[in-house]
Amino acid sequence: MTRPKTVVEVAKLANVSAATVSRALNNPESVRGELRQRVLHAAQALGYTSNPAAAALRKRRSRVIAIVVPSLEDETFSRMVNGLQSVLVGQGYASFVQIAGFDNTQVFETVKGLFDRGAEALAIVGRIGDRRLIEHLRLRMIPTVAVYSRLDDGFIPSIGIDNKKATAKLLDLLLSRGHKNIAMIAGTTRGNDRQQARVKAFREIMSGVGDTEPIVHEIERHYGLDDGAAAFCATRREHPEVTAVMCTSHMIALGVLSKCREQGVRVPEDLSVTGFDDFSFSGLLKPSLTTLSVPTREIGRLAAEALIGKLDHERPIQSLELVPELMIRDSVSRAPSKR
Amino acid sequence: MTRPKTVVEVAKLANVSAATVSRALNNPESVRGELRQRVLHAAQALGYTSNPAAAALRKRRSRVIAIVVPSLEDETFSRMVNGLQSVLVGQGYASFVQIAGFDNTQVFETVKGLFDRGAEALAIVGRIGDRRLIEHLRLRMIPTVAVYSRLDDGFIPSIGIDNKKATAKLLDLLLSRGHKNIAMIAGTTRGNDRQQARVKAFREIMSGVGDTEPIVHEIERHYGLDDGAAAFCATRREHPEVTAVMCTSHMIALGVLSKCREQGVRVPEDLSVTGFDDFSFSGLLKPSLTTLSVPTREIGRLAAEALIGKLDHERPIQSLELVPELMIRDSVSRAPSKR
DNA sequence: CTGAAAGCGCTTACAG
DNA sequence: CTGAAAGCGCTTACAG
Repeated sequence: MTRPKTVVEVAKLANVSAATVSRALNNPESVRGELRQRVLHAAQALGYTSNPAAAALRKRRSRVIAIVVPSLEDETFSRMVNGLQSVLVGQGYASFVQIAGFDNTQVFETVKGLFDRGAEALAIVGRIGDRRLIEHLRLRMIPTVAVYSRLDDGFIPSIGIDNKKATAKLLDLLLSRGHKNIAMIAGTTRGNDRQQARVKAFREIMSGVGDTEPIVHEIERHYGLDDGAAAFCATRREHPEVTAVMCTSHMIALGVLSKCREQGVRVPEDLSVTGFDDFSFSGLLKPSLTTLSVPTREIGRLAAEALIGKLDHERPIQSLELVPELMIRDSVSRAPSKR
Repeated sequence: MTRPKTVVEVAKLANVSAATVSRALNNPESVRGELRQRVLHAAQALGYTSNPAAAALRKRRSRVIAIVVPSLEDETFSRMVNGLQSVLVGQGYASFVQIAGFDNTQVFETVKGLFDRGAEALAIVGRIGDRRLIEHLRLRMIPTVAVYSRLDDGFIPSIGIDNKKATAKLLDLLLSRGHKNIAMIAGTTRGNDRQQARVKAFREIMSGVGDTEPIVHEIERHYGLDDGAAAFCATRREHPEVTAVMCTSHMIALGVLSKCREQGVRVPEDLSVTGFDDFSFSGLLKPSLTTLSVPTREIGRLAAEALIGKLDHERPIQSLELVPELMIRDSVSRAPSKR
C-alpha cells in the first residue's frame, strides 16, 4: 500500500518549491517554460494526483453539485440528469445524483448528506416542501435551482414549465374534440408540486364545464402501473359517463391503457386517454399515447449553466419558463356523439 | 455572507477544546454526558456543520463512491443505481453518478475526474477497456467492482450475469420452437462486453445449426429505435428466409417491432422477435416482448455491499454470478412450418 | 475523560 | 517568476 504522492514529493524531485508545483499544475502560464516542464515530468514520473480534499479545504471550493431527483426509473428525470451532466462535465464539475422519492416535504436529511460531503450547489426537482432545507440553503447561501416546474418562490429560482398552463393545453385538446365528461387520474399530491398544479388546474377549468363536479381520482401512495389500472376501474364504475381520462403521469396512463385492453374498452373509440411527459415508447404503444412533452434535457442544461454562472462568475440565477410540446397521437379522438 | 462555523467556535461557546467537540460529534460515547450536551447545544446554536473537505483530508476517507453507467435513459441502469443507492445512503455514503456512454475503452478521463473530486471506490457497468484506468485503479488500490456482467478478470471483481449463458437461454427458446433461420441484430460491440458476449455466443451456437453462416447485423454506432428499424430492413432484404430475430437491446427490439407494424409483418405469426433486459412496458406492447430480465437492482445492492465491506471492514470483494430470468411473452411463436 | 499539539496536502498572499 | 510560510478545518495519537 503505497501512499499517494504529494506536491512536496513532486517538488523535491523537480527541485522546486511546493508552491511552484501547485502553480505549474493549476496555472501553467504563471511558471516559466523550463520549470513547468520539469514539474510536469516529475509529476508524471511519480504518478502524482492532487488530493481533492486538501485542495477543496484550501480553496473553499469543491466543484461538486448535488442533483436530487424523485426517481431515475423515469426517463423524464434521467434525461434531465443527462442535460445537467452534459454541461457540468465540460466545466470540471462532478455531481452527486441522489434519488429521493416524490415527496419533497421530507428531504432535508438526504440533501444535507450531500452538502456534508462537499456539494456546493443544488439542483432539485420540484418545489422544496421542507422548511429545514430551505432554512439551511438560506443560511449558507447555497446556490440552488428548482427544476422541472417554473414555481413562484421568493427565494429559490426555478427553471421549468408551468404545470397549470400545460394541463390547460391538454385539457383544451379534449374539450375541443367535444369531450365534456372528463376524469383526471392523478398521483399523490403530497410534497409534489407537479401533481398539485395539475389537479388544481383541472378542477378550476372543469368546474365551469361539465354537468358534475370535476372528477378527480387521486392515487394515495406512489403510483405504478397497477395503481393506474385500479384507479381507472374505480373511476369508470362511479362515472360510466366519462369519455376521456387525463392521466398526470405516463405510468398511470399505461396502467389505464393496459386495463382498457384487458376489458375490451376501445381506445380512442370508446375512450380517449392522455398522459404526461413524453417518453421514447409513447408513439410505439397501441394506441400511441397523446401526451405533453416536457423538455427536461434542455431544462437540465439551463440549470447547469445557471449554477455554474453563479459559482464561477457570481452571476445571479434567473428563473426561466419553458414551454412543453403537445404530442397528439391516436389515443384521443372526438367524443362519441351519443352514449 | 457569513462564513460557516468551525469546531473552534463551537469549542469556545461550549468552553471545551476542539478535540472534545470533534469527539462529541463523531464518537459521542467517548465524551461524558454533561460535556456532550454542552457541545451539542453549542453546535446547534451556531448552526455548525462539519467541513467535509477538512474531515476527509484528515481521515483520508471521503465516503464517496463513483458510479459509472453508460446511460440512464435505460431503465436497466437506473434500477441499478437505485439498488446501489438504497444501500449506500443508509451507510453514510454519497455517490457520484456519471453517465459515460457505452464505449468503455475511453473512460479514463471521465472516471479520473471523479477520483479527483474525492471518490474512493468505483462501481462501473461492464468491462473496463481502458488500460490507463485499470493501471490507475491498480496503483492506487481503489476498491472497484464491475457490474452487470460477470467477467473473467484477474484483477477487477465483477457482479452480474453471464451474457453468454443468457444469450444461449434465449436462443434455446427459439430453437426449441423450431426456428432455424435466426438473425441477430446487435449494437456496436466497441468497448461493450455485453454486446461482444452476446454476438459471440450467437455465432458459436448458430454455426452448428442453420443452413447458412450465422446472420449477425451489427449496428455501427450507438443504437436508437431508428437504427434497429433500419438494421431490420437490411437484414430482411438480404435474408428473407429469417423467421426469428434476436435483438441484443430493447431499443433495437422496439425499432424492429415498430418497423414490423409499419410494413405489415405480423409478429409473432410471420416473425418472432426477442429483446434483452426487461423493462416496465415489455408486457404492455402489442405484441408483448419476449426478453431476458437482468436483476440490475439486486446487482446494484450487492455491489454496494461489497464496496462498503471493503472500505469499512477490509473484507475482500467477491465476484458473484446472478441468473437472469427468461420472460416468455407473445412476440415468440413456433416457426412457420412452410415458407 | 479531556486538552494541547501536530499534521493531513494543498494554495495563496507576501516578499523578493 | 519563484520560494518560505501560513493556514484552510478537522481528527487523533499522545499525555495526563
